[in-house]
Amino acid sequence: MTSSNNDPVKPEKSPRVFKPDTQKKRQEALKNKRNRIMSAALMLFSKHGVNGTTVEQIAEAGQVSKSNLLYYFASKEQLYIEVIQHLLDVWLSPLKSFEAHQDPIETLSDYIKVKLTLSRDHPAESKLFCMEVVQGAPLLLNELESPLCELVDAKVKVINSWIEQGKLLPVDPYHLIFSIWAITQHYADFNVQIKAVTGNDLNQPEFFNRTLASVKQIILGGITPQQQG
Amino acid sequence: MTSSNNDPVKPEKSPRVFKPDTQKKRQEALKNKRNRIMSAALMLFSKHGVNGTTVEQIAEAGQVSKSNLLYYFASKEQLYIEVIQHLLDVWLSPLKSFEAHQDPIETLSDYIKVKLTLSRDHPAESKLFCMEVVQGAPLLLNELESPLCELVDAKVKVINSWIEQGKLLPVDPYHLIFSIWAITQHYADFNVQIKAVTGNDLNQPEFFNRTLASVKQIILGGITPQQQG
DNA sequence: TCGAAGTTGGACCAATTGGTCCAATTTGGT
DNA sequence: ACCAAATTGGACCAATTGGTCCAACTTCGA
Repeated sequence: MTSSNNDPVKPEKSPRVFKPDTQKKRQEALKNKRNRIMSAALMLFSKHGVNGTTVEQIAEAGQVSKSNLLYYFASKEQLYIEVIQHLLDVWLSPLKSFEAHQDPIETLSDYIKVKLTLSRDHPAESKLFCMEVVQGAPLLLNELESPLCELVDAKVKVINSWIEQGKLLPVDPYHLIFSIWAITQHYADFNVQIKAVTGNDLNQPEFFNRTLASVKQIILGGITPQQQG
Repeated sequence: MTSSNNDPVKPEKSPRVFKPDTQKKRQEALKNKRNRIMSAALMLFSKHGVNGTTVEQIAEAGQVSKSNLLYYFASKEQLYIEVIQHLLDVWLSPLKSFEAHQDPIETLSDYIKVKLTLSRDHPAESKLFCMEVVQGAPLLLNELESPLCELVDAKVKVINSWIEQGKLLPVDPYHLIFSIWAITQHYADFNVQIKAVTGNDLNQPEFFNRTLASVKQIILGGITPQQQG
């Protein structure tokens, strides 16, 4: 109920009484430090895997001492769990922005752009997510499964309604979603390979735009109803 | 030049003189054992990462003693390298079968099928390849880069020639290839997620066929010239 | 200035693990 | 039967590493 014995002093609820705003500032600073550590951990985990990363490396990258890191996080595993949970927030957000009621091509087009932008701006998140799922996602899956299924099922219904209305050529909605995920995430996860082959990178604006256009064309070209002769 | 000192007794070239066919049989058995070990290593590496796998686990899965494993492979790293190198053979083969001169849609269609079949039958290879590339592929990249670039460039030219001949709608060949890779490999690498969402698996023939059809439709639909009214 | 929270470095511990070494045993071709 | 290769189990070692403990130091609000 209260704090279990293996919890270190939880920084966020200090028993001391402070003036409210001061306390707020203090918590803010602590939270920033936590974020810094988690950010460092994310980067290292995504690059070398969990087992390939030591707490000392994380501490160094986060610019804190190993002691201090273990003062914030009870254990490496706990840190990893928090990183993963934070990951989920980032990960599920774009799917939520997938709104119905609009023009399907425009909606899907926006979704592709959002996902590709995420691949560009949050490659570490994408990679860690990828590695987790590839390895069977023992941690992620429990947390991910039910919200993901609900979200996907909702979107599938939307896509099916578009098809029924003739706004979209018949296509399996699940595979359509998987294809969008696969391609957009590929540009983050396999960026090393893509760079090896093309010499380019999503951070180069021209390449980003060309990629976005190509992906849209490939994905949407096959499901866009012919809009005239 | 010859064998360096940290090589254990190389089983394949025994200095003893045997009758040729007997020697052959012997070598065969040894090779089988090597393959068994490498196969076990592949599976474990793809599931838990290199750092998450111990040599004892590999030995157990390969049904040999740890001592014996280290009699065949000088070190865990050496074993890993051999697994990766063997991986490359499997990995580059389908791209080589990508033949020109034929009908583009048929060719691409075949290629998609080959890749998806590979994802079904060799998921461990796909996953390990994925993890390697995601993590930066320090090992793979050197070996992969030049043959991959050559192969891709050759195929890009073929695709461009199809486009010039009007057999294919204009599309960036690189992104087309990436898209095919991304989607087909996704069904192996993210099979856990796909199973969580759909309840299905490429090993179920109906699902495999439905997936293949959907992927073909999505990928090829956008680049197939309109073949009449 | 006081004191608690925050922070650090370092000693230290225990578990894991890659790898060596070796003596003993089994296998299989001759 | 003979012998070398193959195989095993186990003792053993050294390095790594997650984590504890602690004494000292700093920060900062009251």
